[in-house]
Amino acid sequence: MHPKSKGAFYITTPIYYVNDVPHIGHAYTTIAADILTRFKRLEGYQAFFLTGTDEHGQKVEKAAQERGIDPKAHCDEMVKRFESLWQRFNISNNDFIRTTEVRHKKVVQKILQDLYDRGEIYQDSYEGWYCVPCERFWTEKDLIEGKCPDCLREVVEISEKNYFFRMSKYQSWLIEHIEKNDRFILPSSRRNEILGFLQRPLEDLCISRPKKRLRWGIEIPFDTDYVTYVWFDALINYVSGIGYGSGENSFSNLWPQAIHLIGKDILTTHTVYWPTMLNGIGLTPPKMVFAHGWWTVEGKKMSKSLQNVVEPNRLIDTYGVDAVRYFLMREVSFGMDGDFSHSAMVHRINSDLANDLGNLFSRALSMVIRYFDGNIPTPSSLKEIDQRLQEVSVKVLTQLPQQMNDLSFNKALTTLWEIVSASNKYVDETAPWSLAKEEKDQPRLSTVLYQTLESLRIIALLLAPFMPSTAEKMWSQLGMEGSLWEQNLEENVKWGGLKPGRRVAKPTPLFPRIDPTKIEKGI
RNA sequence: GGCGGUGUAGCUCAGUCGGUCAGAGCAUGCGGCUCAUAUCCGCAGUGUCCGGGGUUCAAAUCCCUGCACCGCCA
Repeated sequence: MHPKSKGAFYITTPIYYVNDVPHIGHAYTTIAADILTRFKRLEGYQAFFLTGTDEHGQKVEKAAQERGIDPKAHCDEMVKRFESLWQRFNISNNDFIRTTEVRHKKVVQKILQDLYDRGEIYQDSYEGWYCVPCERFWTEKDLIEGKCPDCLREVVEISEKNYFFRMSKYQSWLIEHIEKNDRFILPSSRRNEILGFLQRPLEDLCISRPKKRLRWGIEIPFDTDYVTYVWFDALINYVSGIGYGSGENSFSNLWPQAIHLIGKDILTTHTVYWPTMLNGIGLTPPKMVFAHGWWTVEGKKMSKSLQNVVEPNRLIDTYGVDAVRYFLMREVSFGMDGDFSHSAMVHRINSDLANDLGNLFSRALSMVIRYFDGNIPTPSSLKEIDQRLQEVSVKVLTQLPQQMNDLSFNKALTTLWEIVSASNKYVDETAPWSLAKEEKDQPRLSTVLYQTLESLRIIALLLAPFMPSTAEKMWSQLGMEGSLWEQNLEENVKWGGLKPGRRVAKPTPLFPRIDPTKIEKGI
């Protein structure tokens, strides 16, 4: 733990289904989690970030079968697509959990056995209709014209013995928990939805699948004819991934601070199944479950049939990692649906990144090189206008932490950009190019450029969670020593951290402007 | 069908407790600067706050109602 740690933080993404092709939605959740984690670390928290893959279930079994290989071998291959994408996106996860790992299976089985021993799991027969592609049971009245209400494909009638978790008995406890904790489910519209859902009787949860139907899963420890239902298996990653049951302190430190970031499509599993499961094994629910929205593409829903699935690797190739990270966080407020379009992307890059931030950086460094031979000047006495610039940073710093706690990433970026705008305006109003013409104005010129560079240093620090490599680049070109990541927001954001006398680098454009017409053709 | 939500500038949206709340950004137009990636800065707009009714000294805000759209559940 960091010597000055303010405490623990535990941030997760869902574990992604290994058969999926990674798309913008996966990237979105993971980038958001990364940004929150990096921000918390800069604030001095010990923040642990877990992501991973969900590898069991019928679709994986079937895909492996079709390829004529072992399911595990299939997974080993598929999981690389996620791992390499996260590497490209500069994702700073502390661990990566796979549900096929021994450490995970052991925890799932331990939990199953524990619940079974205490009568929380019982056997019963189940009759219903089963949709093979969706791997879901439906009751008679769920069906739409005799077909799966989800995918409208044929269902088969099945009657079989299965194991059930007594989820229903936790219903009133769960309602009370949600009502007492208004930040447990966010945004609040999702909280309302779940409270509405819970007004109807909650049923027990079927947590087994007979091996005759599905072999690729975690074997039920007390009945080897069955494997575990994939959701029951998958949700447990959040505790198996930080050593539940190992007796280590890290688990008990981290778990109470858990924040799950999820897409709105998996709200029920995370806010109904999962908390009741946790209660069943004597653990508290996660501190927060935040459901974000979905991305449409050029106004249309993403789908394979429309062939408009946005491939994150291709986005990185076209726009660069940090620009994509920025766009996804800046364009829509977390929790709302958003639309991805190339014109919006190019627009954000050109106006926010190239014109506002990049150009500010460029003009500031250029003047230091031109007027001071690249040496950071020593400021002299401050005028009111210089003070006002400082005050903007102070104000931003008081607002950012709260906005980040609320996962209002777009607000945080808007707030941060107030320093960018104020700095551009400051340069304009102080007109250093005019000061440079008169020898007597040298002290004033020194102050003005120092103030501008110092604003940029603070911008770099606060921007780091969002755009890590851009921030590092700014940091080193500003002549700062040491790693940006060893900074602490409380101490190092204070005005005056920039060292006079150190040399700045010749600026290279942080974000080259993009010709919109080229993108239209190229994509 | 039940529950919840949304409707504000050309676009995307912010508007907390009813009282400088008619706002921001982008887009558009005009002007200024020349350090900078043709970038930056300033100024200027345009509004049936979805329609109708009500409460109030006062409503974008609260209540009723109609319409449209969205989400969850069925």
